[in-house]
Amino acid sequence: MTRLPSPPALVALGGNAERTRSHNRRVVLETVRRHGPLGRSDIAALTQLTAQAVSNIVTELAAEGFLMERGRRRTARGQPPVDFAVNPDGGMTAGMEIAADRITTVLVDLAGDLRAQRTAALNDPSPPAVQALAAAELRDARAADGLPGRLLGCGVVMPGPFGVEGMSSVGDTVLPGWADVDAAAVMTEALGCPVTVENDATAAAVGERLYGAGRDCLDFCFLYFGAGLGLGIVVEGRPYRGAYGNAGEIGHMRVVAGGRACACGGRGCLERYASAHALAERLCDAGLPTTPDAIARLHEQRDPVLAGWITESAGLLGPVIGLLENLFDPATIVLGGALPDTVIDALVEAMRPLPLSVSQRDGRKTPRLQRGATGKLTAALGAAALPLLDRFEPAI
Amino acid sequence: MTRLPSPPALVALGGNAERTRSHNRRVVLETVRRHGPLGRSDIAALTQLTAQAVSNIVTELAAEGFLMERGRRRTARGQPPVDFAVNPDGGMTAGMEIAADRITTVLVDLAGDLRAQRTAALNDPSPPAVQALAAAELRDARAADGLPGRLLGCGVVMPGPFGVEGMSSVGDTVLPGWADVDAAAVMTEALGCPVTVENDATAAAVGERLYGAGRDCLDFCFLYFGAGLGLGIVVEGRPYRGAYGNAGEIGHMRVVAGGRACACGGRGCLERYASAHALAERLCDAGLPTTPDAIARLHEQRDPVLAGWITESAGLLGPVIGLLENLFDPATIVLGGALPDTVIDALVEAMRPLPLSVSQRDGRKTPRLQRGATGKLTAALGAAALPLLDRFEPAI
DNA sequence: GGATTAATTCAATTGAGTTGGTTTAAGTGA
DNA sequence: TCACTTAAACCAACTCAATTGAATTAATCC
Repeated sequence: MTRLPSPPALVALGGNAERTRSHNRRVVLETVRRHGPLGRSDIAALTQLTAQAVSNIVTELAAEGFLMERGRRRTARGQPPVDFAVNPDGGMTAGMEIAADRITTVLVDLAGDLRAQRTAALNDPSPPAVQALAAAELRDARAADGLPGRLLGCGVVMPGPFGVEGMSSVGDTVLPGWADVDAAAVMTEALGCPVTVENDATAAAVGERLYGAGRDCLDFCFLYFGAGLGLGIVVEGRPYRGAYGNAGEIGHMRVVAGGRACACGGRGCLERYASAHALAERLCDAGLPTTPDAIARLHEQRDPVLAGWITESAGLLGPVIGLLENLFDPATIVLGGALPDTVIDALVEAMRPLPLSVSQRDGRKTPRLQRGATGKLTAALGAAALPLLDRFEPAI
Repeated sequence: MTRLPSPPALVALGGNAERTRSHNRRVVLETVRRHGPLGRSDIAALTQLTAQAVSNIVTELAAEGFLMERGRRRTARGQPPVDFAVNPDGGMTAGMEIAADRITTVLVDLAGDLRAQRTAALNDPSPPAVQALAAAELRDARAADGLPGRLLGCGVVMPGPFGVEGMSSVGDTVLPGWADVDAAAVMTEALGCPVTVENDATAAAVGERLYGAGRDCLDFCFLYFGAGLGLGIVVEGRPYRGAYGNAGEIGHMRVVAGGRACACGGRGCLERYASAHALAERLCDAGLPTTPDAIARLHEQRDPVLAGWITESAGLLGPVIGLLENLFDPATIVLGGALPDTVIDALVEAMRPLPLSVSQRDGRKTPRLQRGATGKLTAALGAAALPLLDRFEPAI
């Protein structure tokens, strides 16, 4: 993640009036984003700010284009409130998924709606070539008509791990030429706007936190089926990256004694069985196609190879879910990634009954396991959510 | 933990001048606590507050007895700074470990030093009896001469899980009569000061965060050998409890296929092998004594039963350490609890070489695994650290 | 149409940090 | 010894942003 070049202060910094205002702006914006159209005094009640303070901040945010008036609501008595909502056209964020062979770009507005989408083949994954192609893709995506002009930031998802020098770790899948590069700096230079670099699972989790199942959860996990298997962790509403940015490395957990050999040097690693890549391998061996659309069709046709993979993966993943629940006690666990929605649903179904864990409680509102809302653009959309989180989310 | 009766606001609250001051007071206090004696302008540099703001806050904190002047430091040129340090006698916190058969009470001053310690047998673990005994123990402990008068709060460690109704979960070890009780409220009523209730592992982690190996780590784990095996998790400097307060339930991870039966209904659970209780069981079967002191002696004598347990436990725990590192990417993992220091050290040693994980990096400063600093009073001392964290730690 | 109710704004106040200048307590060096 | 330098700390005026209490506005109720 190229974060923490010097470990951050071990103690918080002091505050002042300006920081208070900045914090309160975020609080107001986030409150409106989450609760939909609200009047000024609704906001005041929710944030525990005074009506006057909210009034000032709302005026400011509306003038800057982040909030928009939505007219008066009809109420029983008294002056009806003027509702405000986030102005979708108040700005955009970009999300990019940089894979070994292609770059996927999305533009998302402040309402979280997809406004543009592109994919380009990447022939040369070296940093200069990626810089050039990414810049061109972003420029071309922004050239479409009717898009908000303001670009608030760009999130980039790419194979990690990054940053930590001398990382001789498990599952090093970094792109050629990017091993000792400050990816965020390289991409910021290329794109000309603030860039946040993240791994696919964490980005997906952030996307889910802003727009999906995680909207109402402060603590949850996202199990991401990509080339490998990744775990995105949200703690107190914010992504958890660990002391060195490598948290959530779940793919190399040993689940089969003496199982298949893995690139990490071990055997029986989880992601050698339960990952998009493992499925593709299996389909390939059986002479079947491996594109997402083809997999979706295979699932419709109840293909036995695919069904077998689902059953096997579910059998391996079930205990892992229980383990995650016991360790993190998440409000929910979201499944998603580079697999068709129907296959994710089948996996969720095949994992029942889930093992006993602290998550097994009477009267749960949220399901222990659910599919993510954002579909196959999950990673890119999650990437687009990163700058928004940076900009809107106040510290709790 | 009897927290979150209503899930807290999903968005932060607004700030104002008073909250800013409260935050800055914490920042100053915590900075001095961590860095030892500091002059006002040192504090200003570290906190990024102005010297004037620091001066005002320091004056206030000194008047309240939290900080004390330590005289002028000798410097090269210019007016030498007046150093301030945390005033040990500025207040105390109490820590209580309530077990099925006894209550251990400690009093700790603001410097983290143990000032009083008591243990009393508990014949009746029902809430009223515990209330009466705990109140008497706290009163008697405070009666000693020369103790600071001010009691800032009390942390209580007791067998969980609490709070969540209908919890039909793994390893329910709650005391008889406490199943559907708001433990924090009961103990607050009994002790007449703010009470934080926590499980042993999390309390130990907080103690380590304030005074031990976790002082310089924002993210780390504490593996606690108690009756069972607990995991305390510190994230961004604060204890992580999960969405429902049950995070860190590591003891029932299956590590031996078809292994020993466990109270949770499963087989081969980790804590049936690697826990103080499992060791006691094993020693008992061999006709050996099971008190901590006796275990320490057995270890000195290189007793083969104990040595066998250490080897076996280390074999089971090693992969678990690797798993935790891959999931949490902690700065370090601390081992501690109800075992003699020498045995913890032997366990750490027996786990080498640790498995490959993201924590295996060149140039580590902190060890991947280390013994906790607080010895066999770990749980009670950790409990005493809880109110201090509540009071001193600013949000990052 | 006046009374009631609730949202919002206006104007004055307050709390807290910042700014710029001043004082204080040392060491330096002629 | 005494003016000079340096850095810490303080003083007083200022500014920012939230709060407070009163006034205004826009609806419904009767």
